[in-house]
This record gives sequence, structure tokens and C-alpha cells, in this order.
Amino acid sequence: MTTAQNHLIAKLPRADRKRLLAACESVELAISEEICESGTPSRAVYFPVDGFISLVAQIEGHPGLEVGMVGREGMFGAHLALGVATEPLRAVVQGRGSAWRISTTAFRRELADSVALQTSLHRYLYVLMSQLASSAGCLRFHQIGPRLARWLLMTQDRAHADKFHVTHEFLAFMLGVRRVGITAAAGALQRAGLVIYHRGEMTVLDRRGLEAAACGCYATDQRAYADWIR
Amino acid sequence: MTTAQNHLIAKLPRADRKRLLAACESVELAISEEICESGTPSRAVYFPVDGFISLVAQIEGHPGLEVGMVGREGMFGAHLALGVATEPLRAVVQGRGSAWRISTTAFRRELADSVALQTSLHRYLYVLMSQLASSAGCLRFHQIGPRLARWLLMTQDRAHADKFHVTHEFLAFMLGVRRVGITAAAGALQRAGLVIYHRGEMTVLDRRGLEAAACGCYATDQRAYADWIR
DNA sequence: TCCGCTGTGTGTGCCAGCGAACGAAGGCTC
DNA sequence: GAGCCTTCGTTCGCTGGCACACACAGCGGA
Repeated sequence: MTTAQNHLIAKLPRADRKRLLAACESVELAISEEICESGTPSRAVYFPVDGFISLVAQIEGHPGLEVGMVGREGMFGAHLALGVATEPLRAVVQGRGSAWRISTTAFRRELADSVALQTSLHRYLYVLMSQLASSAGCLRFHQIGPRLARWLLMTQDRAHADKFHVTHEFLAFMLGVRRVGITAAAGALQRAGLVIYHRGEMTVLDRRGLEAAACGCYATDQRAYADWIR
Repeated sequence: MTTAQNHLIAKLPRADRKRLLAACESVELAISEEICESGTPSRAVYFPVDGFISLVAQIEGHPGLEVGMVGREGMFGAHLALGVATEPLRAVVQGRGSAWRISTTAFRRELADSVALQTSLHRYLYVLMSQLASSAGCLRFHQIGPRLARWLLMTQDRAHADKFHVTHEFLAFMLGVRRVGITAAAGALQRAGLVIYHRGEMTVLDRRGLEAAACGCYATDQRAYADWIR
């Protein structure tokens, strides 16, 4: 258990880690499970291990829009380190798997007791903010193809598998575009031999090629994590 | 001087406020002055009083894109509360006027000594994050007209004047669209009698009407400030 | 076996916004 | 007054979004 499988937890000093894990329970994240709705009181914090979570911004009169992704490299609920216990965004499970869960009240206790945990969350929040800002630019300037490639890479990183379940419909929702746009872009990636998909089963064939096809935002994100988290 | 004119400072307990202001110097913000570049070490923190600052995300190969605005209701440099002294974004003065400035090192000292200041910054960061997320959605889903109306309202709020200098070219840059798009949208607002402009002098005639023309994001932002800052 | 649902590939008409370019008018300098 | 720069208006052809609609393939259940 020295390696908690979640990077943020793993980086804590031994004593803090032990105390935190003792207060956590292991849960299974089921696909499409709604972790929270925007504007509601925070109930729990999650440290994904295998599963991963999408952060979705809600704009009234429109479908949601993914603005962030949380896997084992991060956590859901870091805003509690800002002393605010209201969810800023909707969160939906996007990849099944396990996670550590801890109630908001218990987590605030842990937070008060562990300076290392505070520091860790602060850095993570910084990275998250940088990414929110850059993803706004990505959304504005980059085309569907490169954005799709980036999304697939980010998903592959967090799913720890070359193969995962995702339909065109769902991709369109996440990227904030039409399904037909995804059909076109995904078709191009498949013809280029980078991925292969069939009825919701997406398989990454050529990771290097996908990295080349993705917009620079993927590399930028990677660097942000590398610089501040580990 | 009890009212420091900057809302974040004004809300501090008397002793903390006095100490902070003693460490600050009053400076004049000049239009287009670059406060910082993204990725560079933080040098100073600003608490605008009359002037205001735009936060600009940089995407390589593209012009910038405004993702946030800082006036007397907030501050520039709140990321220092996260223990990170690297600028996440480019910051440019957008409205001339005065501000309180304090060096990064001095500010970190103040931050360590004042729990109220930490709390204040944390809340402000939370609001900023919410806005980054929602502005990504606004960027994606809303049309130029409503976005322009929102931008004008936000500027009017921070400039504390009905009249301010801003060209179509500049607006296009801020909203991440073509100048032609601004010409069309601004023309429509002018024909509707909401604003009047001439060679860079923009005057708001009908604030209520502008609020009705703006996308819901303006109201959402206002509420976020109301809920968490004051 | 047939029906119905889901996932995917098309197509049509329409509109917002893009890039590029040109032109007109206000206002400054010399 | 001439020349020039800034600001704003307009046009053209095009991309890529929208809504809606239909076709078809796989698959599971009645």
C-alpha cells in the first residue's frame, strides 16, 4: 500500500499518507455516474486510481462542455483547499475503475492536519487553472481533428489502456461539436492508421502518430504536470 | 484611507489592511502596459483601484485570447496563494488608472502573516476558476453580439465610466474573433441605441438594454462575485 | 424470426464566422 | 493643404458549425 496508485497521495509523506488513506474508502467508479452537480454542496472528494472523471461546464440552454479531466495524476475536489465547499462544475465518471473516496468533512480535517496535503492541492489547483485557461484557447483556435487526437491521448493516459469504450455521440458532447464532425475527424484518424474503432470500441494503434496529430495543447499540459506535480 | 478602494483590501481586518498597504506603493497603470508574460517568474502583485487588467491566454501560432479581467473587485497575482511564483498567463493593462503594487517577495511575507488575506485570496481564486470554466463555455456556445455586450458591461464595471477607449480591432483581439465580426455586432448594438461609438470612443447609452443583450454569463459572473467575495 | 435499439455513415439546406482584400472617412503631422 | 495613419464599413468565397433526416449494420430480446 506504499504506492497508493494515485500520484497525489503517493507523493505525501508516509505519516500523512497513512492517515489520509485510513480515512478513505475504496470505491468503484461506474461509467456515466454523476459525481456531483455544479453549484451543490460538496459531499466527497475522489482520488482516482484506475477510473477517471470529466469536469463539465454547464451553460444554460446548451449541452455540457468538458473543461478538464481527472485521473490518477490528480484528484476531484481540490477546491476544498480554497475553503469553499460548493462544487464549481459538474463531474461525471468517464472511465470505469477504482478510486479513493473521502467525505468532505473528513477531508477538511485531514487538510487542516497536513501541510503537505495543502501544498499538494495548491500546486494541483495551479495546474488545473492553467489548463482551464489554455483549454479555452484550444477550444477557440484548434480544429476538431487535433482536438480529438488530444482527447484520445489524454483518455489513454488515464485509462491506462490502448482500448476504451467511447461513442462518436459521446465524443461530440465532450468536445462541444456535432457528431458528424466527430465522424469526419475520427474517420480521418482511422484512415491514417492511428486508431481503429468499431461500435464504440476505440483502439489506439499508433500513439506517436496520434501525438503528432494532436494540437500543441497536449504537450503543454504534459509539461505543466511535469513541472508542478512531480 | 480606511477605504483602500480595492475591494479585496477593503475587506481585510483593520490591522492586516494597514500592514499590507504600508508595504504597497501606488502606481499608475498605462494602457497596453504589459504586467507580465506567461511562464515568467512573478515579480509583483497588483490591486487595481481605477485601472483594470486583462488576463490573456497564449496559444502558439495564434493571437491571444482574453480569459479574465481584473479590476478593483479583485487582484492580479492571486496564484501566489497557491505557493507558485510563476505567471500562468499574460497580463495587459486594459484600462488606465491607479493600483496598489507590492513585490512578490514582500507579498509572500504579508500572506504568511495574515490568515484573512489567505482566505480572501482563496475565495478569489475560486471565483476566478469558476469564471475560467464558464468563459470557455461562453466562447464555444455564444455568439459575438451577446459576448460583446457582456464584455462592454464588464469593462464599464471596472472603468467606472460610461465612456472608454476601445477600437474594433482591439475588441476582436479580446473576444478572439475577426474585426469584421465586431463591426457587425457593434453596429447592431449602436442601431439598437444601446451604445454609440466613434473612432475608438465607446459610450454606453443604455445599460439595462445592454444587460438584456448580453449572454447569461454576465449575470452568472456577477452572482459568483456576490456569493463569494462580498 | 422479427422487432427495436444503438452506433455509425450519409445527405440537404442554412447560417455564423473566417481570411483576405479594398475603400472611405476622420484626424494627425509636416 | 498634402500626405499618411487609424478606424471603420463592406464585399467575396469558403469552412465548419447547426437542425433534420434517412439508411444501414450489429445485437439482444420478445
